[in-house]
Amino acid sequence: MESKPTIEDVAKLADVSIATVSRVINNQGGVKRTTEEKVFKAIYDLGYIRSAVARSMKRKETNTIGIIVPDIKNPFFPHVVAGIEQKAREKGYYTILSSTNESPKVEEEIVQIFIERGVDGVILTTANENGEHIKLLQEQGIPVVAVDRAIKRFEIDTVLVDNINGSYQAVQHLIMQGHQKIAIICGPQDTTPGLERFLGYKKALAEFNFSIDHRYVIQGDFMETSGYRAAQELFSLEDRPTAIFSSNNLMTIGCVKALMDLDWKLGEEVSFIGFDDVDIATFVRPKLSVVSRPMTAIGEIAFQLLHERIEFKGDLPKRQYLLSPELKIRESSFLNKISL
Amino acid sequence: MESKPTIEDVAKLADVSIATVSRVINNQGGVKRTTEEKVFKAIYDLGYIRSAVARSMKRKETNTIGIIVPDIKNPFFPHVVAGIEQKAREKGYYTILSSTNESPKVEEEIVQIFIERGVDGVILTTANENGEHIKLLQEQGIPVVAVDRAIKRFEIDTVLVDNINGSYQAVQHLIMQGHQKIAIICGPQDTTPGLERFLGYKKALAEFNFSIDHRYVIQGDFMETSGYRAAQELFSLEDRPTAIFSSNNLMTIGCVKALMDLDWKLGEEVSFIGFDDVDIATFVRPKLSVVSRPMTAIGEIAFQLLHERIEFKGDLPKRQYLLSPELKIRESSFLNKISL
DNA sequence: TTGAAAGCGCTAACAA
DNA sequence: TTGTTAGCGCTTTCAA
Repeated sequence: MESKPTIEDVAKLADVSIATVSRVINNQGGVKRTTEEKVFKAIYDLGYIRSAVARSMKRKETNTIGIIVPDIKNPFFPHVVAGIEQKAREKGYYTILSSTNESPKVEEEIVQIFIERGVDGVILTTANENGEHIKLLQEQGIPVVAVDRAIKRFEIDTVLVDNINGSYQAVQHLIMQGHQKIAIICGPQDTTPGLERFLGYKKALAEFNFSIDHRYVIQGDFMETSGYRAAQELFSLEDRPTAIFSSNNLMTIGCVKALMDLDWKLGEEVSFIGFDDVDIATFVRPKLSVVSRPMTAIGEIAFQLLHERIEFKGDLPKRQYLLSPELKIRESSFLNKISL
Repeated sequence: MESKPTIEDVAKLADVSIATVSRVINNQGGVKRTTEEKVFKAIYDLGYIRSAVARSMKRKETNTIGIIVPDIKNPFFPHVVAGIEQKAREKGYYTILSSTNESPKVEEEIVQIFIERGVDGVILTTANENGEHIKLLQEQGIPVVAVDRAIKRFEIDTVLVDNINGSYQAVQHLIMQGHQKIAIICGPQDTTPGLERFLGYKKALAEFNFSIDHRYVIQGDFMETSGYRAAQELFSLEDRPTAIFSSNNLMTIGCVKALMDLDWKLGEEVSFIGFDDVDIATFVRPKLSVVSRPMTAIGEIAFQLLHERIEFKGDLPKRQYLLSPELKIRESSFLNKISL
């Protein structure tokens, strides 16, 4: 394997200067047609591919954006990432993706790496909303967009979903069905989605003058097992709730699994609504009602915001997108033969 | 925002040469303790972060590996990616991930971009097993590992699952249950998994001297809708099959959805086994029997192979890993009240 | 329309 | 133990 051809090899073969080759490969014009053809031929003959590394070195931009997600295995994120990637590719940007597994420490490392690599921007769903690590990015002048979870201490563009309203609608719907004992499986209260979905629950209860029964408020961690355990705990109560609201997709899966294992009959003994749609929703009988979010659109908007910041270097005010989730009423939220 | 500090700024502040700073940040030793401390202090005071771009430029390596998958939204891939990323991070490598949406053209572009960026290696599940684009990578001396789908025209390390045996076992199990009319929903026959899973089906039938009934062989494209349509088609047959084998996870979802919509009773009128486990499997009644693969392990092994090639530049023979899938017999493959 | 040349920030060979 | 210096491959002035 001879070493890779460089711009200089091309220049030599085409018998022009490297400046001319550079003009051609960057499509800058001002090159005579015949010269251009010579250069193209040389590039082709040599199989020359320009080094993005050298280019970035000189231009101080990499056309790369970094994406940080807490858990790539949670299907929500691949959908968001697909939206980001799609739009990014259209604009000539490429993505580096890393998953933190919800570890703030890993997240800090990733941020460091991204800076070393000179990413032009970062889109992240942070594992630590109160973290200081975003400061690093700001110091370097690297634009950041937060998705799904807010960044507390810094002025950062944000794409969120109206979690409060989403869970409010869900719980309200449950109340309208006549439920009075409605449980919630919460997400971590130090995350925006975890907290806000709980707030929406409280808001709905308050509106109907229901007081909060702490036996029905179970803490989870957005992972499947915590949903499973929450359902077990609820089932073990003497006075069981007649409806359950789950704060995310994975916990929904765990919860429904537990319901089945416990033979706690969905739609007969207990109603259910979950935040975020899941594959299993339409396979379980009765079908699961859910609060659903436009995942791909979230990614697209996030890239859009980031791109604007990368391009106009000027001052832009902090922008916050708040998308509306949609309550998809299927079957699990209805009364059926439930005796309340 | 003043421009970012460079190694030179650090050197000046610490009152040493840039070579010394370089030694410190690369942990090369041979620097006096006190000098080292001065350098660290300067780095800290300046908030210096070394440029990976400049470093890569000089070292001719990026510590980056590119990952290409056909569909990031198919849950199989995030699991594989998680395995790759985990091992990669341990070794100080980082990943660029791109999804081709099964488009060979997009895949070629991505390969080109990866080369421009100087990735140290590539792990891919190709959208075009007969493509010439891998040649580009080989010409550049960039190691490649193929996952899940083979690369035909080149000598490439490969991590596959024993698809033939997996579907063979599944179909054999169906036959043992007394089924004689077993349908298959095929994947694209120009992909290794699509073809091999069909071969396993044929092998099982042949072993029991069953001949292939072409009405029961439906072509799909690994996407959900094709699974749905396949089930519809089978249902419309005068002489319906009594068992269905689906060649992948997404088609399983589509197929089972159709079964429900058609009220074609799973476990009573028709048995089912799918290739790859899916979330819905244990939520549907009867629970779905599936052929399951060690997804994270596949990713880990792929990185392992790639890493070996990156490190020992020498000649290594082509290696092929063949992992064994496991038949998870749950409920949908049993007879129950099926009248054959 | 073209070319010469100055770096971009770093590593590593060599010298001291 | 430390410093000097020559590039890595490219873009981009400036001059011709």
